[in-house]
Amino acid sequence: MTGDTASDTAKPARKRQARGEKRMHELLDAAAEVFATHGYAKASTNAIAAAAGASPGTLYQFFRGKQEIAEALMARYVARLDAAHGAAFVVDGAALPLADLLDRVLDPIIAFDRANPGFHTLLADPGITPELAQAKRPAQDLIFQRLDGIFADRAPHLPADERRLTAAVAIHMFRGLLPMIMAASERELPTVTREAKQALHAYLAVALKES
Amino acid sequence: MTGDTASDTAKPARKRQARGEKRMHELLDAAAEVFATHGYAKASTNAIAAAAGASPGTLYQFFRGKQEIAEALMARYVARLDAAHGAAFVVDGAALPLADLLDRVLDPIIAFDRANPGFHTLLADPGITPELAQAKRPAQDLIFQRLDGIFADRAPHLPADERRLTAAVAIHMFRGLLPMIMAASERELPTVTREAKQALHAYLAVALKES
DNA sequence: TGATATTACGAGCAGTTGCTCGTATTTTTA
DNA sequence: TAAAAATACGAGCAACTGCTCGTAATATCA
Repeated sequence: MTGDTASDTAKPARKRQARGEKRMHELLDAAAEVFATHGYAKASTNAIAAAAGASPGTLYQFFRGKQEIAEALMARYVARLDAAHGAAFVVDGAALPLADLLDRVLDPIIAFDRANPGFHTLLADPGITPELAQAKRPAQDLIFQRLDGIFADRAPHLPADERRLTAAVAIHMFRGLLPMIMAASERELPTVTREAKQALHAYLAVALKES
Repeated sequence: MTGDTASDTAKPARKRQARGEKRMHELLDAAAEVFATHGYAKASTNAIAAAAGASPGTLYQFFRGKQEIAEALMARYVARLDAAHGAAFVVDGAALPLADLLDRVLDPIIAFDRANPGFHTLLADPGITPELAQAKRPAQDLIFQRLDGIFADRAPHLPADERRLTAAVAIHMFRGLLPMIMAASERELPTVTREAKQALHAYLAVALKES
């Protein structure tokens, strides 16, 4: 039905030259720009190719279709986020004061999101296919798992399902505040950031406390 | 340039028969469905007409274009929201305990959003034109102004700009939590609702308190 | 009853979309 | 070197987009 029944979604794995890898990178850069500007649905593959200085035919030698471009782009974002925050999340979750914990967890994420506006745009875009929504999963799970782990350290008395609810609510709160953070100018950013942290601090203080 | 230079965006105001009003209503119902299913960008006017059991030509006798359909739909949502919540917002904002205030304000909004899933979808859709984004303004301002007014009653000591920041943060928090609320089953809803209110309660308790 | 305005239809237009394919160039392999 | 593979191009296709327009049915008004 979908083409490859034997090897699932695996590609024939043709040999890539250095030139090809570079082209893929350029195409993803262009895709990030076009997706961020027009949204997924209105972004045309021809426009992406043109923005990368390539022809449509070239684009389709590296990607099977529009959806695969977005998936590859999302995968690249996830890899970068993981690299940038792997260290930031490794904190002594139990001992640190809550305010310091929030600083350590949030500051790198805010910096990443502001440096990669396409990431947030693509994550929040509802005009995407279910398959692409699946590709967002790792990005979401990455944050969720680490937050849940930190909460497990800080509040070992909390039942697992309550803990997961707290993590989910905290993440959704932050996602809701992200548009404010993204839209803020460099001058407004400290104020908005402080208020966002205050909101999360207030919630987590009561959600994680004993009894 | 855009046609009517004298009467701005006003339509020639042709006489509508009862039949016509009914058709417009049916077309907006169909549009709500199609927008909610495919998003604004991928929703085709032909599909909207078909979903309403009408021809494309009929659709364009009542609306000048796709954008105007979305604007009219949004206006209808705003009117309904206003009707449903006008009373709910008129509370003695200063005297009521914060938890009760949240109940009175949030419960009707949650009920409305769950009853009209297309509203939330259209509001959150980034694939819309700037003109349509303008049409969302009344819906957002409606909530913001009322919340800001309530806060002014409750915390008269708070400077206006701090109060507006608090209102904006509260709204964004709630918007972030809305996807959880929308996705929750009838069984999960009370738990999710309680947690959302707890989060807002925790934040507002510190943001609105004196000094 | 006409006369006029409103509602209704749907084939089809100009433009765009995602994508293909024949062909040409460049790089690696032998 | 010559053959094979990878990269590159861009005209153009089938499908779809928002939308038009000639025409016909239905309702209101005289």
